[in-house]
Amino acid sequence: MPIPTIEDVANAAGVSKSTVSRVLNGEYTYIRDNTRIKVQKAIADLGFRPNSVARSLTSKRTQTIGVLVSDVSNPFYSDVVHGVEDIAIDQSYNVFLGNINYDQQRGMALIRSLIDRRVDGILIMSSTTSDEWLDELDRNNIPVVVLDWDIPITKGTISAISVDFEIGIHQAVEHLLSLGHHKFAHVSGPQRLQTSRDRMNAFLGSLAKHGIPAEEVTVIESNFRIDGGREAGIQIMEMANRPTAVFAGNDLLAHGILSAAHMQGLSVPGDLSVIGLDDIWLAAETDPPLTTVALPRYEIGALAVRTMLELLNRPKAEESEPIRSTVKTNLIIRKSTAPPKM
Amino acid sequence: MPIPTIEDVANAAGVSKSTVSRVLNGEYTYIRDNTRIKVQKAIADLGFRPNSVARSLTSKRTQTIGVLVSDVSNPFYSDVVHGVEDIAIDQSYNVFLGNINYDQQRGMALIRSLIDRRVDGILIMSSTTSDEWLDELDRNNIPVVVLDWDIPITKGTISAISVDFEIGIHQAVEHLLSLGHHKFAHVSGPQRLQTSRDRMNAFLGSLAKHGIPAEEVTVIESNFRIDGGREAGIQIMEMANRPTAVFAGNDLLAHGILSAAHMQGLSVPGDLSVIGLDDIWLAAETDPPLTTVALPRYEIGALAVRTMLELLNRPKAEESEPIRSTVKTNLIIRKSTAPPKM
DNA sequence: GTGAAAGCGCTAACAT
DNA sequence: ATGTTAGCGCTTTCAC
Repeated sequence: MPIPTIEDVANAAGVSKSTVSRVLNGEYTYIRDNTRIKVQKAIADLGFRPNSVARSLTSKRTQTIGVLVSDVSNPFYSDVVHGVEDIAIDQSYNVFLGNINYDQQRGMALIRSLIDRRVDGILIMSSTTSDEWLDELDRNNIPVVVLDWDIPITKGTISAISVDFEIGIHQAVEHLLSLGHHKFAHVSGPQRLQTSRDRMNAFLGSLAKHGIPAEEVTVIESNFRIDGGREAGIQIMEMANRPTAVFAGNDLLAHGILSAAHMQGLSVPGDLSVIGLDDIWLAAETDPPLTTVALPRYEIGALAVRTMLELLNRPKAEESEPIRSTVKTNLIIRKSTAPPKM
Repeated sequence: MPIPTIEDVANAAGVSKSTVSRVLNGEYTYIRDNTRIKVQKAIADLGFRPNSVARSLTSKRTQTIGVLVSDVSNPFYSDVVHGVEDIAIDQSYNVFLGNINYDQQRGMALIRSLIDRRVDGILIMSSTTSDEWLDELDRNNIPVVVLDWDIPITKGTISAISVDFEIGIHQAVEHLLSLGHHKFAHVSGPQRLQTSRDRMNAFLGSLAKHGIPAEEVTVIESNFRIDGGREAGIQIMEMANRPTAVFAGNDLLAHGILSAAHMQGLSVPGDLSVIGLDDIWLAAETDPPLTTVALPRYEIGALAVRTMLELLNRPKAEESEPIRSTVKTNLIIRKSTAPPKM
């Protein structure tokens, strides 16, 4: 037997399609209990489920949002996507996933195909954005939320989620200070990345507020990878008057530093305190488990969807006023930090 | 100005909608070059793009596939999803992503909503499947490809991708043997998981083929995590007549063993050779970098889509004959294996 | 080769 | 409170 349509339900219940449609959509102008029940029974009997495609064609809404990420294989983005999907489903939206794969053209193609599919909105959770993308989206009147990474937002109507690194890094500094440290190092990611500079500046800025000038802090530029952390760690440990605490730009660097310390026969946190940033799963598994500034990846995705839903649900009047919000970072204290040896 | 429709194009080109539709779809019954060009010009002038929703309503195809995974945050699945998305886009399909979150009910809800959206097919890339899901899919005539994990497939018409662990593990055994090892250990994941048993059996089976009976192999059951590997590693290194080579059920366990060796002052691969399984990114970053049996996660996703497309494109005649295929594992030799000390 | 007309399954005025 | 009538933007016979 063919899949039942709204018409079949109407016939079975002895009412019109409109009436069925109304009970389907929980219409305000209320239906007599009696007929509502008839209709519901017919729906149940036939196992009727409305065809979303047809529904979208008339209603102009697809209950669908597109999520563009640089690359789902990157654990950062996969956590973001997880947050997106959870909240979306919860609000009965479905999500189209697109990997930009760090390719501007592919991003454009993806955006076009999502527009053709009439997604209600698009989330661009990527390390880079392109003005062309935003133009295309704007031209088609698609609401968009971007991850405010190192993105120069030139358009006025773009909503964004941004990350407050300062708050968590500030906690890290206070933690270290309260432990009694006063000689610090920072191992940063590539300085050409805005996020590397943000993390470094937050660290140096916070120390400065506590009377420790940037010049007194050893800064080593590295590559955000374990091997880079290992090298930087060795450098630090070979210093004449070496720092007692080091803040790494991410957890991989921190892990590399831990590994370097093992190699050099230094103990963490006994001889050296180490703090990372991200709170990737590995952070809890290292030896010792890493004290780190957690970056709320899942939350970023969740908030992005919530922002989108707000955008989608608000009255025309307030349209075009972008929503901007911020997620906080916070320090997670594990075992890689302790008071310095005297 | 409103978004142009096929009718606008028809008017602009002075032809009928049917004709426009034909050039849009590259119809066989060919159009006069002249009119085709007129139409194409009108399309370009208006910047017309066909509305996929409308198109799907009539054509009964959405050019969309749904991918259900246990959890995208799990690096295994995010790689699979990456493979899925790449191939899908390449074939101009879009993909709906759904996280089952290890929740049978949620899976059912997802499947229902994907059916309502008339996806052309569904990929279930999850550690578990439910007969109810498959029933629902079957009832709605939706083609499905499952990841043949530890899934008891009771239905006859399900296509599946499976993983050949034996081939890669066999290579690992031969590698170890050729290096001169003859005393082995295996650290396995939880034995209640089919995949743990598969990996162990492949290892023991391969050794047996080479004349080394299972009884001579030390097997420790653990938990697929770094800490589990650390504990198991310590156990192994404290053994009186300790093995010279250990095969770990996954890379995390192997990493833990490496870490245990460091702690015990043993050198890898000097004192102990270690082989992992998975080839997660961490495997290349450990110290030493890990020799491991690579599990082709991306390939699994890619193959799943290809299988689906084959299912979707074949003539009705051959319908209901499931396609089953296999991806191979293979050994990647890095620095954690070497000849045993005499 | 091309056009006219019907219809996909639903929603949304507009009546009643 | 419920039914009637138009579409939504395409594809697809069936004519010519």
